[in-house]
Amino acid sequence: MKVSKLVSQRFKERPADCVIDSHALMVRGGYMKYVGNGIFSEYPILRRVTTKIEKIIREEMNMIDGQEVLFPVTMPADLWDQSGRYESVGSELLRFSDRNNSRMVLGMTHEEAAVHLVREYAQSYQQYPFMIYQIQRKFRDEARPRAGMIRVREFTMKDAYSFHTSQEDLEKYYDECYTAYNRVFQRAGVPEVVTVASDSGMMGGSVSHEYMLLTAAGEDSIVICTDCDYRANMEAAATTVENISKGVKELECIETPDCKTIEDVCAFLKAPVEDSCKAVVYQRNMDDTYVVAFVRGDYEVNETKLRNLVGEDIHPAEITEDAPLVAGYIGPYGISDKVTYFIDNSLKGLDAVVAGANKEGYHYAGLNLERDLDSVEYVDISKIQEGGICPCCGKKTITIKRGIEVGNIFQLGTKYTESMGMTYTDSDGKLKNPIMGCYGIGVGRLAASVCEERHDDYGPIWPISIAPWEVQICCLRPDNEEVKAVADEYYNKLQKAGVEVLYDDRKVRPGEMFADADLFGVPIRVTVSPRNLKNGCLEISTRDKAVKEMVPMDEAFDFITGLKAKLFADINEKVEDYK
RNA sequence: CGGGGUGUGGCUCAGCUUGGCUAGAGCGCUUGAUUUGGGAUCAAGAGGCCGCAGGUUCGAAUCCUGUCACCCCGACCA
Repeated sequence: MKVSKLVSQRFKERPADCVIDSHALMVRGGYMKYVGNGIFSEYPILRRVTTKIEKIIREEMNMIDGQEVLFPVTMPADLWDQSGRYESVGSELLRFSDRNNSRMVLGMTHEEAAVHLVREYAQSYQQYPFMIYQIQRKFRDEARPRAGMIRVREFTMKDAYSFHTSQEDLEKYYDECYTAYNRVFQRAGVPEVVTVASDSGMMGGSVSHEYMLLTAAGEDSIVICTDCDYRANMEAAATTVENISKGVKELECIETPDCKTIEDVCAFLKAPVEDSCKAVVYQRNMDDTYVVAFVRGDYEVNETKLRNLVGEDIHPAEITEDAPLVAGYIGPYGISDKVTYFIDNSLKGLDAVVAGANKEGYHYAGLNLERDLDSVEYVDISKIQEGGICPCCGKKTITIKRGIEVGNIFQLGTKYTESMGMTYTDSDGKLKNPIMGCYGIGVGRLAASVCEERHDDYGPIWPISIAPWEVQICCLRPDNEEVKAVADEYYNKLQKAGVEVLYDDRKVRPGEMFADADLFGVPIRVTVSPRNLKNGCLEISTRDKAVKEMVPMDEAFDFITGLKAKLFADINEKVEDYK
């Protein structure tokens, strides 16, 4: 490809609305163009990157006996009625009507379509297991798209669905898929992707993992143990807290005027925040009844855990005048029996805590939960903290990092096969529901995440396996016939040898050419210039600056192909570990 | 859905408070000349009914009302 004809517009200045670097660079570099809120087109440069990612995914899915299919983007609502999700899913599902006024939906995930496709086919246990997958556009009407391609409404996703006749078989395949995913990310040149245990959310099912690319721009908090292999999404990480006995005190009710926050109260009573009990109030979405979470003053509520415990959706409360709660003075002792409350593990073992007295202007000090309450049940509803106790090895080795979810795998169970009436006849002659697993990778998000993780001030630094091109030739003086002849020659020679080459043949000044080359992020750069030719050399460098050499002309071709092979080898070296 | 902000050539923005005549700058684009190893210089050009709709006024990018869109924080999220 010649740059002179490349459909791509590049900008010198950082676009105003870009918050994260990858977004800014991908807009500046002519990778993508904004169309509407959370909707983008891909220019050829980005399309080449995503095509390569898709190819890697395809190969790995085929390797674990996946069969590629294609589901429709639009589906009759009837199909989603069958699983019950037409009702249960929120406004992320785009619902609309066609010309006949039939209810339709835009596919945001394809469990329904997958079950529909194979429901009549797979009637005998002998046909199992099998896996089908597709790489296709999805639309999710996100409340708030952000960060360029990281969080969008329309995107390309690989989604796979496996069907099994036993939990053991699902687990076996799940492990294969787990490995295949590691291979995908390794091959895409981002070994920083780690797996974490996750909360299954609305997908249902029990076991699930997320693949997180660790990067500061990430949206999720990842809990990592520095001592053992424990890794989990903050949402799913179990919290344990050790409290040291400080001696029991007498319960006393103290006037605490204008102390509405736990910091106020503790400062007023000169008590450490670790010896206080904080109330965080929520309401059930269904009927607005109150749910109170009590956690140690210096801890925060993990809403996902609380939501799972409550068993239905909740939202932060607005405490009204007639509520059975006294805002700012809520405590577990003497709380109204009209509200549900939960006491977090972080309060276990505290001998004397400060807590609201459920009376305007008063707090208790010296509250001992086990002594003063009729009964206490401790549950896990708080967020684990930096330096916290690892749920796996028990050491205080927890560190928290940010990550972007680029893939996930779920053990779905029979949620969809049951609701949609998919059955097979087992060897014992009985009708059973197949057990499903599902597995997703966001293609565009992965591309953007790699850019976010691999860039400098001047542009992306693509791993060669997903780079838009492998080699870029910068012809500094195309008006010089000798220079142009050499550049042309290498362009043709390399292409014939199967190397993907981007050839900058434009009559622009070197500064602009190099700046653009940095934005293209092509891993190997060959600079042809009068200066280099005078020395009988080509300058060969890598985008990551690891290599920068003047190579004699007669060695240059081999040097380039050798460098390409080496860059691929560096990436693929560890892929074999995942088998 | 709550809070904050922004809409002016392809891009980045100024002008708006205090209304005034053909609406500006830089980048980019076109043509020519000089230049050529990290986004050049000079000259000449093209391109905008100032998000949209009303209103106030002799006169609106500027003031008022409404509306739409987008961005950021939060909520939500497979």
